Amino acid sequence: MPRARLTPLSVTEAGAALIDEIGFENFSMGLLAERLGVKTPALYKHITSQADLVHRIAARALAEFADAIRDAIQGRAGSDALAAGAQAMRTYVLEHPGQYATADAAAARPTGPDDPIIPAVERVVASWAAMLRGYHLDSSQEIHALRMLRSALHGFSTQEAAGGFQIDASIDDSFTWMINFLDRGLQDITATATATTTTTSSSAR
Amino acid sequence: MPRARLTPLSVTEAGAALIDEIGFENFSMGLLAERLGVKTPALYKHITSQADLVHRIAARALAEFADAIRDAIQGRAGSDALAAGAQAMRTYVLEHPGQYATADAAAARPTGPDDPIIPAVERVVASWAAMLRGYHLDSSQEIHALRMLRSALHGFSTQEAAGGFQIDASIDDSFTWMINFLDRGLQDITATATATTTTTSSSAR
DNA sequence: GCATGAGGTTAACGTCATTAACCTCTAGCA
DNA sequence: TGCTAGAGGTTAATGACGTTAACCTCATGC
Repeated sequence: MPRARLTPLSVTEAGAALIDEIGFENFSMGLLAERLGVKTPALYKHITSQADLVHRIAARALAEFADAIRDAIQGRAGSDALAAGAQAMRTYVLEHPGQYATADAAAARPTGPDDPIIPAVERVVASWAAMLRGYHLDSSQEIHALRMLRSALHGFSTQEAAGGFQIDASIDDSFTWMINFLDRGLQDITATATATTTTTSSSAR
Repeated sequence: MPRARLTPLSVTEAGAALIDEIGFENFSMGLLAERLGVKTPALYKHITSQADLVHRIAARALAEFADAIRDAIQGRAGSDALAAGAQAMRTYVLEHPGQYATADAAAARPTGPDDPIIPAVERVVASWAAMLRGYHLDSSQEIHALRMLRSALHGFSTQEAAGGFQIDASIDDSFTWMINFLDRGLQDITATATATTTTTSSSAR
């Protein structure tokens, strides 16, 4: 009987795939072991606990997610960047619902200051922030715009993945509608701000 | 030793309170039984399973949530209604994070056509729809606006409750900023739509 | 070749949810 | 008033988990 040659990485990857297939709440060590053709305790030679495994899956997912957003925004600006980044996020969540849920749950509570989850989250935020820079918002508004964006995109993707939208209207249409809405609103802020600035005086800072 | 005089309702209510305190993922039959001064199996005289209990908690939560939104919007219109409804939702989620999570998880999958969760969800949607009516949107846009609103509010509340926002900027400010943003955008849609209609001709539908 | 340890296995334990078997108040009726 | 049935508890037992301990066995480096 040949050895399975498992490694922490291969276990994590198999876990990530499985969690996407069966969902975060149905995931179990037994199922993963079975999937890998091994008995449950064998997994503990490569990871220290289920919590550890889930955390690794989350870190991996978050890194991939950050890459996807970065790549989508790369080379685009303004409305284009927003649309591409948003679509990339939605696609990721739809294709990896289990991993996204895992990442979402883990992102809120890093295990320590050297948790790889932290830089991954920062990369995601940095991408959104870079994208927003194309709208030339007042720096005091940036954080609010960022939070709104995350809220809207997270909320939409999450509800769509959970089947929370009824099917009587196109979800694709709703998504692009929302993105257009956000885009127009962001442009308006800039427009009115510059208008005001131009009209009154010019104190950028 | 006096009897505990439990009922399905009292068990559900105690469960709802407990799930808010310790969180959805930490909830267990044993803890609830202990809280009620009873052994675990006693609970099964009043509910059929943990899934049943969770479902009851979700239904109860969703009904309360629907009431809160309705009451907040009641008697207000336009921006006021939006702000009040949104604030009511955020408050509910912050005060009942466990129940909201439970409701959210259950809302996607009703157990049958007579599931009390269904009318409760409909009531929530109806409230938001009523609120949106104040913006006189084109009927084809209503569903998109509704989904956007749910996404943004759900995403924001959920992330705030999970501690997903850093503390370096006021979350309150971000929330009202977001609401203002949404309000302005919705007003603009109406404005441009009527402007177009007035300018060109008057062909509604 | 051979020993040693990485990487499996089986066995056993504690915690859950759940069910079965049993007990005991208490309400309702003769 | 006293009896009885069943509502509403209890303890004990079962099976699915996660996890750990004890053990076994390749396969690799000397």
